[in-house]
Amino acid sequence: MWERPEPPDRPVLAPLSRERIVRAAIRLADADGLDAVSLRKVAAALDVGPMRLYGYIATKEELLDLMVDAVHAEIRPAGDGWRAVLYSLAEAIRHAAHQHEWLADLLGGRPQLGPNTLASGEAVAAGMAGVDLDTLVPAIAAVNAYVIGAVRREITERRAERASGMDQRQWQVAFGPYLRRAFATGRFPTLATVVHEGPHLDADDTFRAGLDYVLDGIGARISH
Amino acid sequence: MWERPEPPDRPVLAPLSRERIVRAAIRLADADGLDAVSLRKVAAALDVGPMRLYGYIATKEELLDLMVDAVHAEIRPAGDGWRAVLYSLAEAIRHAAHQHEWLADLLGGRPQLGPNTLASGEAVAAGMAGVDLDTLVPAIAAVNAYVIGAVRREITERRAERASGMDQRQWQVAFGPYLRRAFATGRFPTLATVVHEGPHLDADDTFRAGLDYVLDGIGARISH
DNA sequence: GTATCTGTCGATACACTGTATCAGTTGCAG
DNA sequence: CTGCAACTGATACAGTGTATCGACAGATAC
Repeated sequence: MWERPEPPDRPVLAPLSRERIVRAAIRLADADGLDAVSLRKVAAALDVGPMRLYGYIATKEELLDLMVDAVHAEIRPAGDGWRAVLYSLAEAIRHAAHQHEWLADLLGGRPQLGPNTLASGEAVAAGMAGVDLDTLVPAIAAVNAYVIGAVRREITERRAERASGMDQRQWQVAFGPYLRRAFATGRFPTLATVVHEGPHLDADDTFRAGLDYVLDGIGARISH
Repeated sequence: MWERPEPPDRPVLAPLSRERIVRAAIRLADADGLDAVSLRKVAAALDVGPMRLYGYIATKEELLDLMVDAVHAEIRPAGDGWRAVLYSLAEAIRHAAHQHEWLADLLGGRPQLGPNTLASGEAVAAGMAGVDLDTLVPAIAAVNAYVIGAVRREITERRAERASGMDQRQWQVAFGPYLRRAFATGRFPTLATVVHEGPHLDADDTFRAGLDYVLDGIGARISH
Protein backbone atom coordinates (compact mmCIF):
# COMPACT_ATOMS: atom_id res chain seq x y z
CA MET A 1 0.00 0.00 0.00
CA TRP A 2 2.84 2.35 0.83
CA GLU A 3 4.10 1.87 -2.63
CA ARG A 4 0.79 2.40 -4.28
CA PRO A 5 0.47 6.08 -5.15
CA GLU A 6 -2.54 8.14 -4.33
CA PRO A 7 -5.00 8.41 -7.16
CA PRO A 8 -3.94 11.26 -9.41
CA ASP A 9 -6.03 14.37 -9.18
CA ARG A 10 -8.73 13.07 -11.42
CA PRO A 11 -9.56 15.85 -13.85
CA VAL A 12 -12.76 17.39 -12.65
CA LEU A 13 -14.78 15.36 -15.04
CA ALA A 14 -16.21 17.92 -17.39
CA PRO A 15 -19.90 18.45 -16.80
CA LEU A 16 -21.66 17.39 -19.93
CA SER A 17 -25.00 18.07 -21.49
CA ARG A 18 -26.70 17.54 -24.78
CA GLU A 19 -26.40 21.25 -25.37
CA ARG A 20 -22.66 21.38 -24.81
CA ILE A 21 -22.19 18.39 -27.09
CA VAL A 22 -24.29 19.92 -29.83
CA ARG A 23 -22.52 23.25 -29.54
CA ALA A 24 -19.15 21.58 -29.86
CA ALA A 25 -20.32 19.62 -32.88
CA ILE A 26 -21.64 22.76 -34.54
CA ARG A 27 -18.37 24.54 -33.91
CA LEU A 28 -16.50 21.73 -35.61
CA ALA A 29 -18.89 21.62 -38.54
CA ASP A 30 -18.76 25.38 -39.01
CA ALA A 31 -14.99 25.32 -39.06
CA ASP A 32 -14.22 22.28 -41.17
CA GLY A 33 -17.44 20.91 -42.62
CA LEU A 34 -19.62 17.98 -41.73
CA ASP A 35 -16.86 15.47 -42.33
CA ALA A 36 -14.99 16.96 -39.41
CA VAL A 37 -17.79 15.95 -37.08
CA SER A 38 -16.85 12.57 -35.70
CA LEU A 39 -17.81 11.37 -32.27
CA ARG A 40 -14.16 11.13 -31.39
CA LYS A 41 -13.44 14.71 -32.37
CA VAL A 42 -16.51 16.06 -30.65
CA ALA A 43 -15.55 14.18 -27.53
CA ALA A 44 -11.98 15.42 -27.75
CA ALA A 45 -13.20 19.00 -28.06
CA LEU A 46 -14.96 18.48 -24.75
CA ASP A 47 -12.00 16.72 -23.07
CA VAL A 48 -13.93 13.53 -22.75
CA GLY A 49 -13.78 9.96 -23.95
CA PRO A 50 -15.80 9.15 -27.04
CA MET A 51 -18.06 6.65 -25.33
CA ARG A 52 -19.14 9.23 -22.83
CA LEU A 53 -21.30 10.81 -25.51
CA TYR A 54 -23.50 7.75 -25.71
CA GLY A 55 -25.04 8.69 -22.42
CA TYR A 56 -26.53 11.72 -24.13
CA ILE A 57 -27.12 10.60 -27.68
CA ALA A 58 -27.94 7.16 -28.95
CA THR A 59 -26.35 7.46 -32.34
CA LYS A 60 -24.49 9.86 -34.53
CA GLU A 61 -27.54 10.55 -36.63
CA GLU A 62 -29.26 11.76 -33.49
CA LEU A 63 -26.46 14.22 -32.98
CA LEU A 64 -26.94 15.54 -36.50
CA ASP A 65 -30.67 15.88 -35.88
CA LEU A 66 -29.93 17.84 -32.74
CA MET A 67 -27.59 20.12 -34.65
CA VAL A 68 -30.28 20.88 -37.21
CA ASP A 69 -32.82 21.57 -34.52
CA ALA A 70 -30.39 23.82 -32.66
CA VAL A 71 -29.95 25.97 -35.74
CA HIS A 72 -33.72 26.20 -36.10
CA ALA A 73 -33.70 28.19 -32.90
CA GLU A 74 -32.73 31.19 -34.99
CA ILE A 75 -35.32 30.60 -37.66
CA ARG A 76 -38.32 32.57 -36.49
CA PRO A 77 -40.20 33.90 -39.48
CA ALA A 78 -42.23 37.03 -38.88
CA GLY A 79 -44.03 39.69 -40.83
CA ASP A 80 -47.47 40.85 -41.78
CA GLY A 81 -49.46 38.70 -44.11
CA TRP A 82 -48.83 35.29 -45.59
CA ARG A 83 -46.42 36.53 -48.22
CA ALA A 84 -44.16 38.36 -45.80
CA VAL A 85 -44.13 35.36 -43.51
CA LEU A 86 -43.19 32.89 -46.20
CA TYR A 87 -40.60 35.27 -47.56
CA SER A 88 -39.17 35.68 -44.09
CA LEU A 89 -39.09 31.92 -43.60
CA ALA A 90 -37.16 31.45 -46.81
CA GLU A 91 -34.65 34.17 -46.05
CA ALA A 92 -34.16 32.94 -42.51
CA ILE A 93 -33.33 29.42 -43.66
CA ARG A 94 -31.00 30.75 -46.30
CA HIS A 95 -29.32 33.01 -43.80
CA ALA A 96 -28.82 30.11 -41.42
CA ALA A 97 -27.32 28.03 -44.20
CA HIS A 98 -24.88 30.81 -45.00
CA GLN A 99 -23.61 30.75 -41.46
CA HIS A 100 -23.70 26.96 -41.22
CA GLU A 101 -22.99 25.58 -44.65
CA TRP A 102 -23.32 22.03 -43.43
CA LEU A 103 -27.01 22.73 -42.95
CA ALA A 104 -27.43 22.43 -46.70
CA ASP A 105 -26.25 18.83 -46.49
CA LEU A 106 -28.73 17.95 -43.78
CA LEU A 107 -31.88 19.87 -44.69
CA GLY A 108 -34.62 17.59 -45.85
CA GLY A 109 -32.52 14.52 -45.25
CA ARG A 110 -34.24 13.42 -42.06
CA PRO A 111 -37.64 13.97 -40.47
CA GLN A 112 -37.43 17.11 -38.40
CA LEU A 113 -39.64 17.17 -35.34
CA GLY A 114 -37.46 18.84 -32.72
CA PRO A 115 -38.86 21.60 -30.51
CA ASN A 116 -37.16 24.44 -32.35
CA THR A 117 -38.24 23.13 -35.70
CA LEU A 118 -41.79 22.78 -34.45
CA ALA A 119 -41.60 26.30 -33.06
CA SER A 120 -40.60 27.79 -36.39
CA GLY A 121 -43.38 25.81 -38.01
CA GLU A 122 -45.75 27.24 -35.45
CA ALA A 123 -44.57 30.75 -36.23
CA VAL A 124 -45.22 30.22 -39.92
CA ALA A 125 -48.64 28.73 -39.42
CA ALA A 126 -49.61 31.44 -36.96
CA GLY A 127 -48.41 34.20 -39.24
CA MET A 128 -50.53 32.87 -42.05
CA ALA A 129 -53.76 32.90 -40.10
CA GLY A 130 -56.70 33.46 -42.36
CA VAL A 131 -55.40 31.46 -45.27
CA ASP A 132 -57.52 28.48 -46.15
CA LEU A 133 -55.96 25.31 -44.76
CA ASP A 134 -56.25 23.47 -48.08
CA THR A 135 -54.02 26.14 -49.61
CA LEU A 136 -51.79 26.76 -46.60
CA VAL A 137 -50.47 23.25 -46.13
CA PRO A 138 -49.20 22.73 -49.67
CA ALA A 139 -48.01 26.34 -49.79
CA ILE A 140 -45.72 25.86 -46.81
CA ALA A 141 -44.56 22.55 -48.20
CA ALA A 142 -43.78 24.15 -51.55
CA VAL A 143 -41.78 27.00 -50.05
CA ASN A 144 -39.89 24.57 -47.86
CA ALA A 145 -39.09 22.34 -50.80
CA TYR A 146 -37.95 25.24 -52.93
CA VAL A 147 -35.73 26.62 -50.20
CA ILE A 148 -34.13 23.28 -49.49
CA GLY A 149 -33.27 22.77 -53.12
CA ALA A 150 -32.18 26.35 -53.78
CA VAL A 151 -29.98 26.54 -50.71
CA ARG A 152 -28.47 23.20 -51.48
CA ARG A 153 -27.47 24.27 -54.94
CA GLU A 154 -26.25 27.64 -53.81
CA ILE A 155 -23.97 26.17 -51.18
CA THR A 156 -22.76 23.53 -53.59
CA GLU A 157 -21.81 26.21 -56.07
CA ARG A 158 -20.13 28.25 -53.40
CA ARG A 159 -18.02 25.28 -52.37
CA ALA A 160 -17.08 24.52 -55.95
CA GLU A 161 -15.97 28.08 -56.48
CA ARG A 162 -13.98 28.08 -53.28
CA ALA A 163 -12.36 24.77 -54.11
CA SER A 164 -11.06 25.96 -57.47
CA GLY A 165 -9.32 29.12 -56.33
CA MET A 166 -10.69 31.95 -54.30
CA ASP A 167 -11.78 33.97 -57.26
CA GLN A 168 -15.44 34.05 -58.05
CA ARG A 169 -15.00 33.38 -61.73
CA GLN A 170 -11.89 31.31 -61.37
CA TRP A 171 -14.48 28.62 -61.57
CA GLN A 172 -14.92 29.40 -65.23
CA VAL A 173 -11.23 28.83 -65.71
CA ALA A 174 -11.42 25.42 -64.09
CA PHE A 175 -14.48 24.14 -65.89
CA GLY A 176 -14.36 26.50 -68.82
CA PRO A 177 -12.16 24.36 -71.04
CA TYR A 178 -14.22 21.27 -70.36
CA LEU A 179 -17.48 23.06 -71.06
CA ARG A 180 -16.09 24.70 -74.15
CA ARG A 181 -15.10 21.32 -75.48
CA ALA A 182 -18.51 19.93 -74.56
CA PHE A 183 -20.26 22.76 -76.36
CA ALA A 184 -17.88 22.43 -79.28
CA THR A 185 -19.28 18.96 -79.95
CA GLY A 186 -22.45 20.64 -81.07
CA ARG A 187 -24.58 18.32 -78.99
CA PHE A 188 -25.88 21.11 -76.76
CA PRO A 189 -26.54 24.03 -79.08
CA THR A 190 -29.41 25.58 -77.17
CA LEU A 191 -27.65 25.21 -73.87
CA ALA A 192 -24.58 26.87 -75.33
CA THR A 193 -26.45 29.95 -76.42
CA VAL A 194 -28.28 30.11 -73.10
CA VAL A 195 -24.99 30.04 -71.23
CA HIS A 196 -23.38 32.60 -73.52
CA GLU A 197 -26.24 34.99 -73.99
CA GLY A 198 -28.33 34.37 -70.90
CA PRO A 199 -28.27 36.58 -67.83
CA HIS A 200 -25.58 36.08 -65.20
CA LEU A 201 -27.55 36.45 -62.02
CA ASP A 202 -25.79 36.41 -58.71
CA ALA A 203 -26.86 34.12 -55.90
CA ASP A 204 -29.15 36.65 -54.23
CA ASP A 205 -31.05 37.46 -57.41
CA THR A 206 -31.40 33.84 -58.41
CA PHE A 207 -32.77 32.86 -55.03
CA ARG A 208 -35.25 35.70 -54.93
CA ALA A 209 -36.39 35.28 -58.50
CA GLY A 210 -37.27 31.65 -57.84
CA LEU A 211 -38.87 32.47 -54.53
CA ASP A 212 -40.99 35.12 -56.24
CA TYR A 213 -42.21 32.54 -58.71
CA VAL A 214 -43.33 30.28 -55.91
CA LEU A 215 -44.97 33.07 -53.94
CA ASP A 216 -46.67 34.45 -57.03
CA GLY A 217 -48.11 31.04 -57.75
CA ILE A 218 -49.37 30.74 -54.19
CA GLY A 219 -50.78 34.24 -54.38
CA ALA A 220 -52.75 33.35 -57.47
CA ARG A 221 -54.37 30.50 -55.58
CA ILE A 222 -55.12 32.55 -52.50
CA SER A 223 -56.79 35.42 -54.29
CA HIS A 224 -58.14 32.88 -56.75
CA MET B 1 12.17 -26.23 -63.04
CA TRP B 2 10.38 -29.60 -62.89
CA GLU B 3 9.42 -28.82 -59.38
CA ARG B 4 8.19 -25.34 -60.11
CA PRO B 5 4.51 -25.61 -60.94
CA GLU B 6 2.94 -23.95 -63.89
CA PRO B 7 1.32 -20.64 -63.17
CA PRO B 8 -2.23 -21.28 -62.07
CA ASP B 9 -4.91 -20.55 -64.62
CA ARG B 10 -5.01 -16.87 -63.98
CA PRO B 11 -8.69 -15.94 -63.80
CA VAL B 12 -9.49 -14.25 -67.07
CA LEU B 13 -9.16 -10.85 -65.56
CA ALA B 14 -12.60 -9.38 -65.79
CA PRO B 15 -12.79 -6.69 -68.43
CA LEU B 16 -13.61 -3.48 -66.69
CA SER B 17 -15.00 -0.17 -67.71
CA ARG B 18 -16.38 2.90 -66.09
CA GLU B 19 -19.78 1.82 -67.25
CA ARG B 20 -19.60 -1.62 -65.65
CA ILE B 21 -18.36 -0.09 -62.42
CA VAL B 22 -21.14 2.47 -62.33
CA ARG B 23 -23.76 -0.14 -63.13
CA ALA B 24 -22.55 -2.32 -60.29
CA ALA B 25 -22.56 0.61 -57.91
CA ILE B 26 -26.10 1.54 -58.92
CA ARG B 27 -27.24 -2.03 -58.40
CA LEU B 28 -25.82 -1.98 -54.90
CA ALA B 29 -27.33 1.39 -54.09
CA ASP B 30 -30.74 0.39 -55.42
CA ALA B 31 -30.73 -2.73 -53.32
CA ASP B 32 -29.34 -1.52 -50.02
CA GLY B 33 -28.98 2.24 -50.12
CA LEU B 34 -26.03 4.53 -50.59
CA ASP B 35 -24.27 3.25 -47.50
CA ALA B 36 -23.93 -0.11 -49.21
CA VAL B 37 -21.80 1.48 -51.90
CA SER B 38 -18.23 1.07 -50.80
CA LEU B 39 -15.33 0.68 -53.17
CA ARG B 40 -14.64 -2.72 -51.68
CA LYS B 41 -18.18 -3.93 -52.26
CA VAL B 42 -18.37 -2.55 -55.76
CA ALA B 43 -15.07 -4.22 -56.58
CA ALA B 44 -16.24 -7.48 -55.04
CA ALA B 45 -19.39 -7.37 -57.15
CA LEU B 46 -17.14 -7.26 -60.19
CA ASP B 47 -14.76 -9.99 -58.94
CA VAL B 48 -11.92 -7.56 -58.75
CA GLY B 49 -9.57 -6.08 -56.17
CA PRO B 50 -10.61 -2.73 -54.72
CA MET B 51 -7.56 -0.85 -55.98
CA ARG B 52 -8.34 -1.85 -59.52
CA LEU B 53 -11.14 0.71 -59.55
CA TYR B 54 -8.70 3.55 -59.18
CA GLY B 55 -7.69 3.09 -62.76
CA TYR B 56 -11.16 4.20 -63.77
CA ILE B 57 -12.17 6.64 -61.06
CA ALA B 58 -9.97 8.93 -59.05
CA THR B 59 -12.08 9.06 -55.94
CA LYS B 60 -15.30 7.76 -54.50
CA GLU B 61 -17.02 11.08 -55.03
CA GLU B 62 -16.31 10.74 -58.72
CA LEU B 63 -18.09 7.41 -58.69
CA LEU B 64 -21.13 9.03 -57.09
CA ASP B 65 -21.06 11.78 -59.71
CA LEU B 66 -20.97 9.14 -62.41
CA MET B 67 -23.94 7.38 -60.85
CA VAL B 68 -25.97 10.57 -60.87
CA ASP B 69 -25.08 11.26 -64.46
CA ALA B 70 -25.92 7.71 -65.47
CA VAL B 71 -29.43 8.10 -64.06
CA HIS B 72 -29.81 11.34 -65.98
CA ALA B 73 -29.70 9.27 -69.14
CA GLU B 74 -33.37 8.51 -68.51
CA ILE B 75 -34.33 12.08 -67.80
CA ARG B 76 -35.32 13.49 -71.17
CA PRO B 77 -38.07 16.02 -70.69
CA ALA B 78 -40.35 16.51 -73.65
CA GLY B 79 -43.65 18.12 -74.50
CA ASP B 80 -45.15 21.09 -76.26
CA GLY B 81 -44.62 24.46 -74.73
CA TRP B 82 -42.59 25.62 -71.78
CA ARG B 83 -45.06 24.44 -69.19
CA ALA B 84 -45.27 20.90 -70.49
CA VAL B 85 -41.49 20.71 -70.70
CA LEU B 86 -40.91 21.90 -67.15
CA TYR B 87 -43.66 19.63 -65.89
CA SER B 88 -42.11 16.73 -67.72
CA LEU B 89 -38.69 17.56 -66.30
CA ALA B 90 -40.06 17.57 -62.78
CA GLU B 91 -41.91 14.30 -63.18
CA ALA B 92 -38.95 12.64 -64.84
CA ILE B 93 -36.65 13.52 -61.97
CA ARG B 94 -39.21 12.38 -59.44
CA HIS B 95 -39.73 9.15 -61.33
CA ALA B 96 -36.00 8.51 -61.38
CA ALA B 97 -35.79 9.16 -57.66
CA HIS B 98 -38.56 6.65 -57.04
CA GLN B 99 -36.57 3.97 -58.80
CA HIS B 100 -33.27 5.05 -57.28
CA GLU B 101 -34.00 6.44 -53.85
CA TRP B 102 -30.35 7.23 -53.25
CA LEU B 103 -30.67 9.87 -55.93
CA ALA B 104 -32.48 12.04 -53.40
CA ASP B 105 -29.35 12.03 -51.24
CA LEU B 106 -27.12 13.12 -54.09
CA LEU B 107 -29.23 15.61 -56.05
CA GLY B 108 -27.96 19.12 -55.70
CA GLY B 109 -25.08 18.00 -53.54
CA ARG B 110 -22.39 18.33 -56.22
CA PRO B 111 -21.97 20.27 -59.44
CA GLN B 112 -23.45 18.21 -62.24
CA LEU B 113 -21.83 18.66 -65.61
CA GLY B 114 -21.80 15.13 -67.00
CA PRO B 115 -22.88 14.47 -70.59
CA ASN B 116 -26.26 13.03 -69.68
CA THR B 117 -27.01 15.87 -67.31
CA LEU B 118 -26.03 18.39 -69.96
CA ALA B 119 -28.21 16.53 -72.46
CA SER B 120 -31.28 16.78 -70.27
CA GLY B 121 -30.49 20.45 -69.74
CA GLU B 122 -30.29 20.85 -73.49
CA ALA B 123 -33.66 19.13 -73.92
CA VAL B 124 -35.24 21.53 -71.44
CA ALA B 125 -33.71 24.62 -72.98
CA ALA B 126 -34.62 23.50 -76.47
CA GLY B 127 -38.18 22.71 -75.48
CA MET B 128 -38.61 26.17 -74.07
CA ALA B 129 -37.55 27.96 -77.21
CA GLY B 130 -39.25 31.29 -77.51
CA VAL B 131 -39.19 32.13 -73.84
CA ASP B 132 -37.16 35.21 -73.00
CA LEU B 133 -33.76 34.22 -71.65
CA ASP B 134 -34.06 36.52 -68.66
CA THR B 135 -37.10 34.55 -67.60
CA LEU B 136 -36.00 31.13 -68.78
CA VAL B 137 -32.81 30.86 -66.76
CA PRO B 138 -34.30 31.56 -63.35
CA ALA B 139 -37.39 29.54 -64.26
CA ILE B 140 -35.37 26.40 -64.90
CA ALA B 141 -33.36 27.05 -61.77
CA ALA B 142 -36.53 27.45 -59.73
CA VAL B 143 -38.11 24.25 -60.98
CA ASN B 144 -34.88 22.39 -60.39
CA ALA B 145 -34.62 23.72 -56.86
CA TYR B 146 -38.21 22.87 -56.07
CA VAL B 147 -37.89 19.35 -57.42
CA ILE B 148 -34.70 18.68 -55.52
CA GLY B 149 -36.26 19.76 -52.25
CA ALA B 150 -39.60 18.10 -52.83
CA VAL B 151 -38.11 14.80 -53.88
CA ARG B 152 -35.72 14.88 -50.98
CA ARG B 153 -38.51 15.31 -48.51
CA GLU B 154 -40.73 12.77 -50.16
CA ILE B 155 -38.06 10.09 -50.10
CA THR B 156 -37.16 10.95 -46.54
CA GLU B 157 -40.78 10.49 -45.50
CA ARG B 158 -41.02 7.26 -47.40
CA ARG B 159 -37.99 5.92 -45.60
CA ALA B 160 -39.29 6.99 -42.22
CA GLU B 161 -42.59 5.25 -42.87
CA ARG B 162 -40.85 2.11 -44.03
CA ALA B 163 -38.54 2.12 -41.02
CA SER B 164 -41.41 2.23 -38.54
CA GLY B 165 -43.45 -0.66 -39.87
CA MET B 166 -44.74 -1.24 -43.33
CA ASP B 167 -48.04 0.46 -42.77
CA GLN B 168 -48.54 3.84 -44.30
CA ARG B 169 -49.91 5.42 -41.17
CA GLN B 170 -48.04 3.26 -38.75
CA TRP B 171 -45.85 6.31 -38.75
CA GLN B 172 -48.50 8.13 -36.82
CA VAL B 173 -48.30 5.43 -34.19
CA ALA B 174 -44.56 5.81 -33.87
CA PHE B 175 -44.42 9.57 -33.67
CA GLY B 176 -48.00 10.14 -32.60
CA PRO B 177 -47.40 9.93 -28.86
CA TYR B 178 -44.44 12.26 -29.04
CA LEU B 179 -46.32 14.76 -31.16
CA ARG B 180 -49.40 14.53 -28.98
CA ARG B 181 -47.28 15.32 -25.95
CA ALA B 182 -45.61 18.17 -27.82
CA PHE B 183 -48.94 19.60 -28.82
CA ALA B 184 -50.28 19.08 -25.31
CA THR B 185 -47.72 21.58 -24.01
CA GLY B 186 -49.75 24.26 -25.75
CA ARG B 187 -46.66 25.76 -27.34
CA PHE B 188 -47.77 24.96 -30.86
CA PRO B 189 -51.50 25.73 -30.94
CA THR B 190 -51.75 26.79 -34.57
CA LEU B 191 -49.62 23.90 -35.75
CA ALA B 192 -51.82 21.52 -33.79
CA THR B 193 -55.00 22.66 -35.47
CA VAL B 194 -53.32 22.62 -38.87
CA VAL B 195 -52.23 19.03 -38.35
CA HIS B 196 -55.63 17.97 -37.04
CA GLU B 197 -57.89 19.85 -39.38
CA GLY B 198 -55.68 20.37 -42.40
CA PRO B 199 -55.85 18.24 -45.52
CA HIS B 200 -53.99 14.94 -45.66
CA LEU B 201 -52.56 15.02 -49.14
CA ASP B 202 -50.72 12.02 -50.48
CA ALA B 203 -47.27 12.33 -51.99
CA ASP B 204 -48.47 12.72 -55.57
CA ASP B 205 -50.89 15.52 -54.75
CA THR B 206 -48.40 17.37 -52.59
CA PHE B 207 -45.74 17.24 -55.25
CA ARG B 208 -48.06 18.40 -58.00
CA ALA B 209 -49.64 21.13 -55.92
CA GLY B 210 -46.24 22.64 -55.20
CA LEU B 211 -45.14 22.22 -58.78
CA ASP B 212 -48.28 23.99 -59.95
CA TYR B 213 -47.48 26.93 -57.70
CA VAL B 214 -44.05 27.25 -59.23
CA LEU B 215 -45.30 26.89 -62.79
CA ASP B 216 -48.15 29.32 -62.20
CA GLY B 217 -45.67 31.86 -60.92
CA ILE B 218 -43.49 31.38 -63.96
CA GLY B 219 -46.52 31.61 -66.21
CA ALA B 220 -47.48 34.94 -64.71
CA ARG B 221 -44.06 36.30 -65.60
CA ILE B 222 -44.11 34.88 -69.11
CA SER B 223 -47.53 36.17 -70.11
CA HIS B 224 -47.18 39.28 -67.99
C1' DG C 1 15.95 -14.76 -78.74
C1' DT C 2 17.28 -12.30 -74.93
C1' DA C 3 17.38 -8.30 -71.94
C1' DT C 4 15.49 -4.22 -70.38
C1' DC C 5 11.93 -1.11 -69.72
C1' DT C 6 7.21 0.29 -68.63
C1' DG C 7 3.15 0.10 -66.78
C1' DT C 8 -0.44 -2.13 -64.49
C1' DC C 9 -2.20 -4.94 -60.60
C1' DG C 10 -3.46 -5.89 -56.26
C1' DA C 11 -1.69 -7.29 -51.36
C1' DT C 12 -0.67 -4.83 -47.60
C1' DA C 13 -0.89 -0.99 -44.64
C1' DC C 14 -2.60 3.29 -42.45
C1' DA C 15 -5.43 6.30 -40.27
C1' DC C 16 -9.91 6.77 -39.18
C1' DT C 17 -14.88 5.78 -38.60
C1' DG C 18 -19.27 4.37 -35.43
C1' DT C 19 -20.34 1.54 -31.90
C1' DA C 20 -20.48 -3.18 -28.62
C1' DT C 21 -18.53 -5.01 -24.84
C1' DC C 22 -17.28 -5.21 -20.23
C1' DA C 23 -13.83 -4.78 -16.24
C1' DG C 24 -13.33 -1.70 -12.86
C1' DT C 25 -14.27 2.25 -10.24
C1' DT C 26 -17.44 5.45 -8.11
C1' DG C 27 -20.89 7.04 -5.27
C1' DC C 28 -24.98 5.89 -3.01
C1' DA C 29 -28.59 3.00 -0.17
C1' DG C 30 -29.13 0.33 3.55
C1' DC D 1 -19.25 -0.15 6.82
C1' DT D 2 -21.02 -3.11 3.30
C1' DG D 3 -23.36 -4.36 -1.02
C1' DC D 4 -25.23 -2.86 -4.96
C1' DA D 5 -26.15 -0.35 -9.01
C1' DA D 6 -24.77 2.85 -12.19
C1' DC D 7 -21.49 4.91 -14.91
C1' DT D 8 -17.03 5.39 -17.25
C1' DG D 9 -13.92 4.75 -20.54
C1' DA D 10 -10.16 1.31 -22.40
C1' DT D 11 -10.27 -1.99 -25.60
C1' DA D 12 -11.93 -4.22 -29.57
C1' DC D 13 -14.23 -5.00 -34.04
C1' DA D 14 -15.62 -4.58 -38.51
C1' DG D 15 -15.62 -1.50 -41.79
C1' DT D 16 -14.17 2.80 -44.56
C1' DG D 17 -11.21 5.51 -48.44
C1' DT D 18 -6.93 5.56 -50.23
C1' DA D 19 -1.19 5.59 -50.40
C1' DT D 20 2.44 2.71 -51.13
C1' DC D 21 5.14 -0.44 -53.51
C1' DG D 22 6.87 -5.25 -54.74
C1' DA D 23 6.02 -8.23 -58.40
C1' DC D 24 4.75 -9.58 -62.61
C1' DA D 25 2.91 -8.91 -67.53
C1' DG D 26 3.53 -7.27 -72.05
C1' DA D 27 6.04 -4.27 -75.10
C1' DT D 28 10.36 -2.62 -76.86
C1' DA D 29 15.28 -2.64 -78.05
C1' DC D 30 19.17 -4.96 -79.33
